[in-house]
Amino acid sequence: MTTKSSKPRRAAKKVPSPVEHRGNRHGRSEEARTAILEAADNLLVERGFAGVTIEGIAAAAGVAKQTIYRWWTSKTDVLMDAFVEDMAQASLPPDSGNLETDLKHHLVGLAKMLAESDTGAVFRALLAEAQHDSELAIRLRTQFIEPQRLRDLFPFQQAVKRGELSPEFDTEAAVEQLLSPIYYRVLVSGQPISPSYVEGLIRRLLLK
Amino acid sequence: MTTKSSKPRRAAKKVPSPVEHRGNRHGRSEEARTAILEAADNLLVERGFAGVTIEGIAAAAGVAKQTIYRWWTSKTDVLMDAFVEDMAQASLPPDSGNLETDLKHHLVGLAKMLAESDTGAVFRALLAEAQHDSELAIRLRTQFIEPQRLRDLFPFQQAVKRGELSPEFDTEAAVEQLLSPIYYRVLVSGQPISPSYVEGLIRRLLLK
Amino acid sequence: MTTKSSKPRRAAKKVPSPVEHRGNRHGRSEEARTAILEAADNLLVERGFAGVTIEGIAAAAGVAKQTIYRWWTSKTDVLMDAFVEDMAQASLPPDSGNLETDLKHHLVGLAKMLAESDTGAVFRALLAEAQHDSELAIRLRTQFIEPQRLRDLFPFQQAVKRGELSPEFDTEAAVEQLLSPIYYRVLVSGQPISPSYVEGLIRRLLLK
Amino acid sequence: MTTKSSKPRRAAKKVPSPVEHRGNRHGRSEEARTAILEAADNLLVERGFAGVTIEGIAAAAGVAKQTIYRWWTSKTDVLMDAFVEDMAQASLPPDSGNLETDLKHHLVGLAKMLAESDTGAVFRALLAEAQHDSELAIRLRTQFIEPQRLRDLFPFQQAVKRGELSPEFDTEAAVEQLLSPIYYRVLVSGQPISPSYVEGLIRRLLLK
DNA sequence: CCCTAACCGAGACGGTACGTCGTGTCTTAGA
DNA sequence: TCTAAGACACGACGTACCGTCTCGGTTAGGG
Repeated sequence: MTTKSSKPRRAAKKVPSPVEHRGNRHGRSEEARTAILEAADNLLVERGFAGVTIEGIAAAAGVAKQTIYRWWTSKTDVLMDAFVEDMAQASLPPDSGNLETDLKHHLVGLAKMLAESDTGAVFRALLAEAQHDSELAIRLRTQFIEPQRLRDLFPFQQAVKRGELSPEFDTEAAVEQLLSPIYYRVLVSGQPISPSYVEGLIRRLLLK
Repeated sequence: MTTKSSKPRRAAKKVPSPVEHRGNRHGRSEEARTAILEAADNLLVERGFAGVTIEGIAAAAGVAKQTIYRWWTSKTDVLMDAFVEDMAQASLPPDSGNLETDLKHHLVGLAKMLAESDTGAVFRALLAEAQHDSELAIRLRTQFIEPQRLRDLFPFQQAVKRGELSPEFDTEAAVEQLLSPIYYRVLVSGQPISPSYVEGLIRRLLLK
Repeated sequence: MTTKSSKPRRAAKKVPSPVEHRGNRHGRSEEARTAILEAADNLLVERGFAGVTIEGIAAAAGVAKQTIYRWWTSKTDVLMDAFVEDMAQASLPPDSGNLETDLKHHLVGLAKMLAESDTGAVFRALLAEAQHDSELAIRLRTQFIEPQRLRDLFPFQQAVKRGELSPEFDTEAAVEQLLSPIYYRVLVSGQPISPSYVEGLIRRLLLK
Repeated sequence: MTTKSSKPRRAAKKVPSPVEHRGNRHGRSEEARTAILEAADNLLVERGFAGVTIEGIAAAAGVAKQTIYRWWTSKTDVLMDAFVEDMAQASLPPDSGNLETDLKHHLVGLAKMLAESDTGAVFRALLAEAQHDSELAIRLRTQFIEPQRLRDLFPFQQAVKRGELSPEFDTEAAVEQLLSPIYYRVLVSGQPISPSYVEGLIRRLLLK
């Protein structure tokens, strides 16, 4: 596996050399790496998961197959990297001073990302693959699901700090109660997730 | 091998003729059909989704590839049929007279089925595939998810009938609140689903 | 298309019954038999030897595959029968009283049949097949090549009778000398066989 | 097995590189190429034309099917190449100073090759196929039949040079008169071709 | 005057081979 | 040392025919 995943795409070069190069004794080609991740992303969105092949990525990226195999182990591995780079820009939920507002904003954005964006398509494909690839399942949990849960907790933590919620409030349970219906609708039932539906979820959690 | 081979698989016959035959103008061979579905099931459990191939099913079932292609369009199609047959035996939740007891029994059984049984493995594989196969997604919703939701609703409906719950109780929302965490843990977070966790879910729904 | 369709194909009935029927205890269906032979012929001409399949013949003849397998053993077997029926109408060379005239007429006709007619196409296909099917080779020699050689001999025998040739004339050698270049051009070199070329062959044989 | 394996098959290299390699950007694997041609030859002789399949060749040569399809279009194409390599060793007829002797030697050898050798079996199979494959027919004429005719002409040309034959002698016609009965017997009538029969052919041509 | 044997069409079946696609490994030449 | 290029062995794909096997329908002839 590569370690590069934690850095934002293209921002931080791996190669010491400041000069552009195409892969030589100074290290790998950043150009190739970027082209591969972009090609993988695009192919997934354009042709679906089955349409992503190592050969296809190589051709689309103008890269030799071997270059892909040198750095990744499978197409899911490539997609995982692409997804991690996409998610690297994910920011903390807003902190407006009002829990309900913050939650709504955060959850609507998350739902939209999962259900509609290209990044969400990659996530769904990876989660699907993870159902029969336990190593990928672990990576996915470590690199996305757990960090995401931390982000999901943030508004509650701020509310506790502010005194808006009691310190005894079970934030873990609250997050699960809010989040799982969203994943359920995205992954299982396919039902749409409207802002008013999200409001309902929040109201049920907080007022009842 | 799975244990299911010992169970009578033939619950839902597709062939009208009551006579056993080996495939002729009257229709397909029930023998071949059953062997294919069982082989598909077994291969999925033994070798995982990627290990299921049409050639493998054909070989394991002692059947010609063409016989599979004559009746199904893809390996997912075969698995879908196998899953539907497995689920055909699913029965309504119990009706003991006490909502909490019924729910607990039902949900614990469902969680166990989804997370641990062979049938659950097939379901997870199909749901995974459905993430990038919208036709399959529709079939899966029509043939499993919606009927399942009706079964999930049953204890609440009985409780309303009995007067244990007010007629205004939002059963749909309640089902979603109970079920989605279970699917979330099975599909996304991989956390275990203990009976006491299920109890907690029910308590939070009913008492709060 | 074959020319035979206009001619009565049914010359040699296999069924004793004078009544038309569709196959029953009294024997096979003449209708089916004829349709099969015609379909085989047509397919050969239209789609080439590889385009002739038992399934294709059955479909084109509106007949069940089994009906073909009941009476023939292979597609070559069917074609052989079709060819034999086509050749059944072959008549003796003319006997005008002049050897050269008779030979020329006979050979030009034979060359045209072999190289250009549908029947010739069937013959070439069968001879090709006979190169790796010795049983067929024997049938072809017995049912066509030897009878044909007798017809080829006929003009010489008449010439000897008439006194135009001496009784010592080696008719066998003469036939081989005339015929083999024709087969060579048809089968091997693909060169055209013009009437003047045939005349040259005859002149070289008789005058030199 | 054939006896040909003892002969050096590699007469006509297709790969410019003098270095042995196993297939890379410099071109194809000579090893694979040779194994395929030998396997094709052997299968033809052992199992007949119908017994030659691409899958069979690949298995016998220890090669992937795709490697065959990369370089050839069909099994006939492979056999054609195998035949061409076999024939590459064909040498000019002898030039002893006596036409009759040279002809007899040449024709007896040719007849034996066509009728009895493994190479002849390949030739007959190809000629058979060429009856319904005009592209193959052209290749066969260009690569074997015409060069062969030039070799057949050679003894006559030498005899003319020597003054043994008049310059007006029609060598083309003579070759056709000698060769076509040989092909006729090999391909059509199946009669044996004894040395004395060949002598008779020559005598009839030259003395009459 | 039905019974029944022989033939028919239809078409499902277990197979074999087809020709194609993608995999992951390897080797080479060039920068 | 990394890259592009691409040949290779492998394995699965989905298709086309093979030859075999019922099955139900029909049509006389013999009982």
